[in-house]
Amino acid sequence: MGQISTITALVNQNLGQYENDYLVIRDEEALAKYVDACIDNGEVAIDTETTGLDPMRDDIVGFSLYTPGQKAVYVPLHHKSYITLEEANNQMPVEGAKAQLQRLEDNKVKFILFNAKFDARVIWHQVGVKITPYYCGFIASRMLNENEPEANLKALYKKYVMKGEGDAFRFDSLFKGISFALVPVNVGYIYAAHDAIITYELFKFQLPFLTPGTVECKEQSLEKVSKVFWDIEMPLVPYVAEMEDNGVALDYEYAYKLSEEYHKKLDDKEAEFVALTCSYEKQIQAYRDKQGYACKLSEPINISSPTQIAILFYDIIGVEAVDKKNPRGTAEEIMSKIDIPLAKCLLEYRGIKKLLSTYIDKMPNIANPKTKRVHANFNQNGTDTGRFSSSEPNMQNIPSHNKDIRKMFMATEGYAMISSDYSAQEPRLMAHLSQDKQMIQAYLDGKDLYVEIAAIAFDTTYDECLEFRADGSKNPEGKERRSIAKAIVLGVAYGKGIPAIAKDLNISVEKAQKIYDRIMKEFPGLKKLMEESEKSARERGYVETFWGRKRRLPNINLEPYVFMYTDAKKVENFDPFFDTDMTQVEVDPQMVRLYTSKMNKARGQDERKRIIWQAKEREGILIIDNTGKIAEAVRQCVNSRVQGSAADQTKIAMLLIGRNTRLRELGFRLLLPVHDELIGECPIENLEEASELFRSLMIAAAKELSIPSKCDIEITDRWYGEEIKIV
DNA sequence: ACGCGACGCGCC
DNA sequence: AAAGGGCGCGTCGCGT
Repeated sequence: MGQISTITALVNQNLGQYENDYLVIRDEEALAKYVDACIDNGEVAIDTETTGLDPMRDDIVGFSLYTPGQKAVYVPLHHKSYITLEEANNQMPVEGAKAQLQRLEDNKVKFILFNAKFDARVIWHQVGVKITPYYCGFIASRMLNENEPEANLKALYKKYVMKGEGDAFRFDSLFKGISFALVPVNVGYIYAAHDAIITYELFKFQLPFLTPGTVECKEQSLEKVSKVFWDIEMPLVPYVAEMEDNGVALDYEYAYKLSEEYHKKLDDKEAEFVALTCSYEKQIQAYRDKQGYACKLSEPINISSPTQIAILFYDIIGVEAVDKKNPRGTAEEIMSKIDIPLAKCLLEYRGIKKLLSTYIDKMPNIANPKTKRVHANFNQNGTDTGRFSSSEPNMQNIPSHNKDIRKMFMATEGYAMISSDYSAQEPRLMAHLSQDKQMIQAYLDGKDLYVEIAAIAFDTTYDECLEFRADGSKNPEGKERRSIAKAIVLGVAYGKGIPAIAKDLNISVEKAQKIYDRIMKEFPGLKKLMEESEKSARERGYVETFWGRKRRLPNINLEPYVFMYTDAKKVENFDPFFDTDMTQVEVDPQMVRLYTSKMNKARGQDERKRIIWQAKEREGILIIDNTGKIAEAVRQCVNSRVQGSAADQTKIAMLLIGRNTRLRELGFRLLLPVHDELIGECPIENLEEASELFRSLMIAAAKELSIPSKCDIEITDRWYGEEIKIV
């Protein structure tokens, strides 16, 4: 508690100059007057202060408002005395705040926020008003530059509004670890109210870039980006908030049963591991004796430590290195090639442990005890391509291979779960983006694209590339042809190299290369897509999705090698009084040529490293090798367009679903977005109509494409559960 | 004690 | 010779 008085002193000392710039509003009458001004202006920036980051479980402490022409105000709701921990006196009654925030909403005042979904949910749960965010500075920032290193309010404000001059007073570090509720109002209000101002000023800075017709928007070609922002991202916010509020019902009993079962499995596996190590007991003891004090092997051996496993396997047992690049690796790919019982046992142990800690034991812990549901975060702009990310918990990586785990999540009593996934969403989009006639035609004819490609690549018939013959008998060759074609097409989409594709398929590089060449020749659109995407990235610095979302790939234009002097002695005519920064001295062009050529000829990482080391030792030249980064950017060119377009499509579907009043009447609600799949639930009596409407809206999301979308629907009692038939 | 990167691995 | 794109999270082991 002593910290509070320290903070008070510090804030007064540093922020005292601002004390008259901000007001505290403690009664409804004063708030109503402020709201009048907001209504006149038609816009207001708003920021909440809370005791934590969970809008359902943490409390609102207060909120700030700012509208141009007025001072920013702070409205305290739930501050506590840091001495008695009792609710402090003289704060705004929640009912008053509710009435006035509702007035803002009813008068269609534009709410300007940063992290809009969070504040909107806090205000909904803790004050009881559903505000409609007009603008979210965070989303805007992600749309304007997904590579922004620090996409948080204070950093963006400092960088773009203050242009790096001065300091946007940062007191987050000051308040860190202390609940804002315990900070006295007369200390906290300056900090809080200031946030509303910077939220507004950042909005003012960003707005022109997202407003078609302005110089800023035009110069940076942001017309389409602004469309994605205003027509997809911003309207989606309330529906994502709603989805998080919905959460998914957790079957606690089932989860506990599963936990018990898997803990037993884990114990058994550990016992097995210990038993298996016993046969190496003598060697282990010898190793311990030899290493003595410095022995890194714990007692007993830590099965979870890669370091110790490496010692056990490579030093003690003497397993031969499987992977040249990583001779002491303990990854799955490596261990599965080591043919001893201990390796198999370790992998099984890891598998069980991962399931337990990440999923089985995690879910009952993270679920909201009041709702008995898991309310994950869905970050609408969590990825650089436009996809959602999910956290606390991540609902997008729940094992699907192991059906036990997903079954923890069930439909609400009286409801059924409906999942709808786009079939071959990314390949369809790739076909559209490429505008390849044959690919498009295959889809229009209702054919399987991979089979079609396989037939052409292997110069055979469509039927000969199917898993089953017309008479129902198996055709393993056909199945293999299809999987090879599929792996290569997907490889293209991900920028995967031919050798890696060959490795996956367990075929020779030559064979993979031949098929690849054939596919590129027969489907010229695919080749054109790759070339055009790369060209666009090089010329403009970015690629775009079908709907116009940008992915900036600045690294594609890096110099492959950058040369710098590191050692003054090696620089001819180096004048320490003149050339204060040696790294700025241009490296002898002859050296540049020599080493560029050496690097280009190098085979393998080791040789490149050796050349870099050589240049440093012999010539005092530092070589920065950017070829890896350039190659990465090249791979991202096609992938970003395909993955990003798919993300846009799924988001548009979510919008159509959220806006559909009939679906709402039927009691349907969205629960999860899993990239190419949406999962919702609906009262059992409305299943038939709701599921059909759900599917049709997902398909309608991409009606502008050359290829119709296709969705597969599943109706179950729980995630991956028993199918429910519509009666 | 905590923060951070690397690794490993779950999903699409 | 040959690095597949996009995530979040648990763990270890190093650094502060």
